Amino acid sequence: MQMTLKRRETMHRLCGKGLEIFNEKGYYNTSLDDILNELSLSKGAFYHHFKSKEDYFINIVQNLIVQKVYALLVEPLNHCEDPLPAILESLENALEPGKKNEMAYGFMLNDFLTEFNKRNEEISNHLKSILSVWEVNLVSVLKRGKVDGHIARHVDCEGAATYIIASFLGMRSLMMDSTNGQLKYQYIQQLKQYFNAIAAHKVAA
Amino acid sequence: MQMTLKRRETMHRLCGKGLEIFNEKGYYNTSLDDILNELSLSKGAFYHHFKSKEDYFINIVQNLIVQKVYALLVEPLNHCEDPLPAILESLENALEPGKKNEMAYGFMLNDFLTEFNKRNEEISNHLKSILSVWEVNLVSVLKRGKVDGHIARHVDCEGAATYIIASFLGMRSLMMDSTNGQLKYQYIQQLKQYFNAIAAHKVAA
DNA sequence: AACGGACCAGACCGGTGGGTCGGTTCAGGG
DNA sequence: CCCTGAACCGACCCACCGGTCTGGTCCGTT
Repeated sequence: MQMTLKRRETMHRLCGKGLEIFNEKGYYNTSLDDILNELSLSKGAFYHHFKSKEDYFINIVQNLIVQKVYALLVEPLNHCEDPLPAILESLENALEPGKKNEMAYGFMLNDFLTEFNKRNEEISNHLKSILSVWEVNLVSVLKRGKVDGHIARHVDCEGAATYIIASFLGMRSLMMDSTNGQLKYQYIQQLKQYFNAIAAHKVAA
Repeated sequence: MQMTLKRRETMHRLCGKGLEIFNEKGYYNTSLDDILNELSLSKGAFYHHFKSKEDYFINIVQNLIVQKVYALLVEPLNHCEDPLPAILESLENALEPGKKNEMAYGFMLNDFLTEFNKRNEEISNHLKSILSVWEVNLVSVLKRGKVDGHIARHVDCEGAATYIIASFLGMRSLMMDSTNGQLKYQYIQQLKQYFNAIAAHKVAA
């Protein structure tokens, strides 16, 4: 049963390197040879494991991107008392530029979403479903915060979640090139202002 | 001297239709023939007027996109007393889906920015400079609002401008397919919350 | 040893799309 | 009326890339 091991190992290498390069240069701007050359693999190897470039990328999305988004943006919210600081921290974390060899996984969502929009509906739907998971979770956490008295009762949780996601995605377009730490700082600061507006004001007394 | 007229007219037709289709399908996903067929023009005609596809698009950016962004997002802010409602209105306006044949010009910024990022630096820079103009103007208007007592003194105008732009750009990724008027409404509502947080609280004596 | 199948190498194919080039039309000036 | 040059046509070139196909290698089984 070591066949399966070899297979999984090669597929894993392909997916990892694929995500790395797709994230760098974009999906349509990356040829299979770009990836295969880096791994010293051939077309034959690739098509032995994946039925198409599209199938390949969907594999990457569902195995790697989903996990990273979940780990960075969803999971950290489930074990906290006050949701607002937790959300803030998760966003700040996700916007952190990749350290060393690691990528900034949170970043790539916006890029891929716009790249596949109106170009490949299937992949687009996969990506949107990831966003959807995040959104649902945000809404649920916000509602819990409302019950627990951390968020003002008048707040529209769905709207707030949408707004948070939008601002996060938009930061990607702004932070694309320059590793401008300033931008991230500004973003976090303003987000705090917004959070302050929707937080339950501790009625002193 | 009607030659020049003819030339300008053809170039104008090319640019208009080009922006329309590029906006629909993306730059790299649109072939020159896609555009030329619609206008019943030939490759020869195209390359008589433009030296490359890139040159063509830069022409579009600097002639059409700049104007529209300016008209929608910059100019409306210069003749108002209270900046916050004016900004809100301009954003709401820019997010309005294209009526009939008209496009939603505000939309396309995020798409083009991410499409050209790390793929064509020159075009990318042109687009970023448009963003920059908008940002500078936002900052200036916000600062004026601070002086005029509409915005709280503690507000970081640069940060606020960045934040507004980011949230606006991000909305594009969310509103891509479904003409979901709900999203726009949610966005505007939450933006009001944020604006409320940075507005100067009229100290009820 | 022999067989079979998983794994892989790389030449090849076919469509696509940016860009070229020789030729054609037509308006205007001498 | 011819000639020049701008505007335009469309066949062609070529690089690129996703996908196919033939054949080879390695490993486990019998």
